[in-house]
Amino acid sequence: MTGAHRAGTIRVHLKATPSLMNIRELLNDKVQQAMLAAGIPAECKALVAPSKKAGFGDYQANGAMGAAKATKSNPRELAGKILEHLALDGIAAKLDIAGPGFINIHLDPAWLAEQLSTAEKDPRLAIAQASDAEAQTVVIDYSGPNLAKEMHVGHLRSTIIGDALARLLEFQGHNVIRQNHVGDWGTQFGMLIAELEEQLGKERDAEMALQDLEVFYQQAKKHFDQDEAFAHKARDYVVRLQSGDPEILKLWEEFRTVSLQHSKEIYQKLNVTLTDNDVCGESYYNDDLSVLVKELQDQGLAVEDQGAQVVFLEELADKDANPSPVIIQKQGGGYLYATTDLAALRYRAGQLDADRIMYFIDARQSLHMQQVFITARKAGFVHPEVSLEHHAFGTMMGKDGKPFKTRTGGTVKLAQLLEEAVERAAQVVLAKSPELDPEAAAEIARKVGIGAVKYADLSKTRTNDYVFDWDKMLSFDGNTAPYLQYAYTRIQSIFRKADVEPGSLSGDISVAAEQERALAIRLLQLSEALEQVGREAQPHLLCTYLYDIASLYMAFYEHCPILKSDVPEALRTSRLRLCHLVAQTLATGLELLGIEVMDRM
RNA sequence: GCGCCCGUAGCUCAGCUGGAUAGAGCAUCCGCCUUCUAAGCGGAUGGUCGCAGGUUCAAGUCCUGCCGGGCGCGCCA
Repeated sequence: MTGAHRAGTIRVHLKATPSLMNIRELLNDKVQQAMLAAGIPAECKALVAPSKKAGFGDYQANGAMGAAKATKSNPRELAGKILEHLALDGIAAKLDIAGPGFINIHLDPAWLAEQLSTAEKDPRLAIAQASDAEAQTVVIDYSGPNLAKEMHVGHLRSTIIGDALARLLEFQGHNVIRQNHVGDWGTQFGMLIAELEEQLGKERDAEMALQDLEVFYQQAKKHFDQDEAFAHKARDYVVRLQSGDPEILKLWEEFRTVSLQHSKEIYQKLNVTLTDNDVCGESYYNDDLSVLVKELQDQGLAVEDQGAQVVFLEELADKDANPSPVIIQKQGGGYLYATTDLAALRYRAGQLDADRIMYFIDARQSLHMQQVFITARKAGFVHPEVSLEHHAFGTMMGKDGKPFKTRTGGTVKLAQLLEEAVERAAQVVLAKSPELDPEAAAEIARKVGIGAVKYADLSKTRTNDYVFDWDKMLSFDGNTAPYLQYAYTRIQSIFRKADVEPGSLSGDISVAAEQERALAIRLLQLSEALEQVGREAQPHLLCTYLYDIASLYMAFYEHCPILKSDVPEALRTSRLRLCHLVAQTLATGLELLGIEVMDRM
């Protein structure tokens, strides 16, 4: 596939119609034009950014200082010249020069109101959708549990962060292909299949035998370690599995099906969009591995070293120029995960025709990912313009600062963790709202509990380790899911009380009060936030954005009465429309994070 | 030894292509419910941004060197 749309489109870049264009981009273009008109060289950037302080306008252009340096002129005078050419009629109410040469842009309330009105009427909140030419095919590799064992907390981050990006890029109009690269192959399956066979002989079906994968795995391991005959059979089964023995394949298939069902249940509980169709595990590439190794050998990339097939990468050499080795075939012929990952990468770039391939995998695998990326590029498995991205994340820690474990030091099962989340949420919900009927309370607890776990993870910088803390994520104070969900329910409550259908209002929106203005500007920055998250794969930026919206809404709620008797009709309508836009923004943003909202809590 | 990541308020964390007086939440203290859900809002206290140099009109942000912590580095995934 060599379509014209692909050339040079490594980064996500969304253009929109002028009315939907994000404010920053709009202002940046205008200032850039003014700079050109003022005779400033094109390489000097406008550098428009949201102002950090209330007193400095809504947006600020910082380009004058750099331009003054480049043209050897006085920055404040140059800023003045830029202003002379700056055409922001109807957009900005006031422009001024501050400090060494900052241009502060104060947006026109009427213009803001118009933008809000457009967004409020639009189910997509005026967020542009990529055109056919702009849309990328994005392959996202996430979750990837080992089917030999039960899903545990180690899979949580990959699963929910990857899913958030999948949802978001899809919303932006890209063609997202989810890839759940499950561990469904390898030597351990010989042992597991042998164990399964024995247990099936005892009048149990596979589902029953595999009810608890963890227990089953331990049984198999124990059996393997203590029974020489069994161990021998297990090794034999590995060989027969590899060579496609139908009997063994059937057992393997049974095991795989039951284990996948376990994962599926977790995904449903977690509200993660992965389905059976997205599963494309290690076994899928099995037949391609020998082919791949042969190709690398033919290209001279793979060479024999101590009986193994190794690719040496001078790109990752140490100081003494010793290249970094990547083993793609063991002595004895076995393949490794580097081999499988290379095959998967080639498939994604070639067969799936990806423009962009994103991996959400633990930071500890950074070197491995680099090796795979470099090898694949050298071998020509991926076009140079395809973006290969490893979006690493840190480890989940307990409150003690050590990796998150059970009290006894064991691995925390995801199923148990989620159960506990819902239980804890239920306690809080019942304490706060005892009037709710049990069924409604249970549903709220589910959304709050699961949302809290996901949000706690998503709201932290991806690359850092993060501390898992029940009390913090469920505390309902600060940057948490419940706080955002509560803001949403407050709005629903207002519409119930007003007996008005949200979205049905047609009067004008006005932006007058200080709290309205602050809220308005932030609301109009949704597209800026989404674009950055899509580009950098940093969902915490969307969380910060939503938290800002919720906080600003709470302040608005406290200071700007809506349904009080002394509020004029027009103002009431305006504020209700603002409420509706906030609700839509929160619901949409949370939806992209895979978190649900509710009408009351 | 080499490589990657991290070090910001007592704690948990933000800080976007370098920009103006480094921000939230928790905790502590002080206010606000007969009035749209107080799971809330307003205010106060609290930081030589690990240390030392350097680049720049401008450094938490970029470069170098240290100190401290985590992780990874040929036949597991």
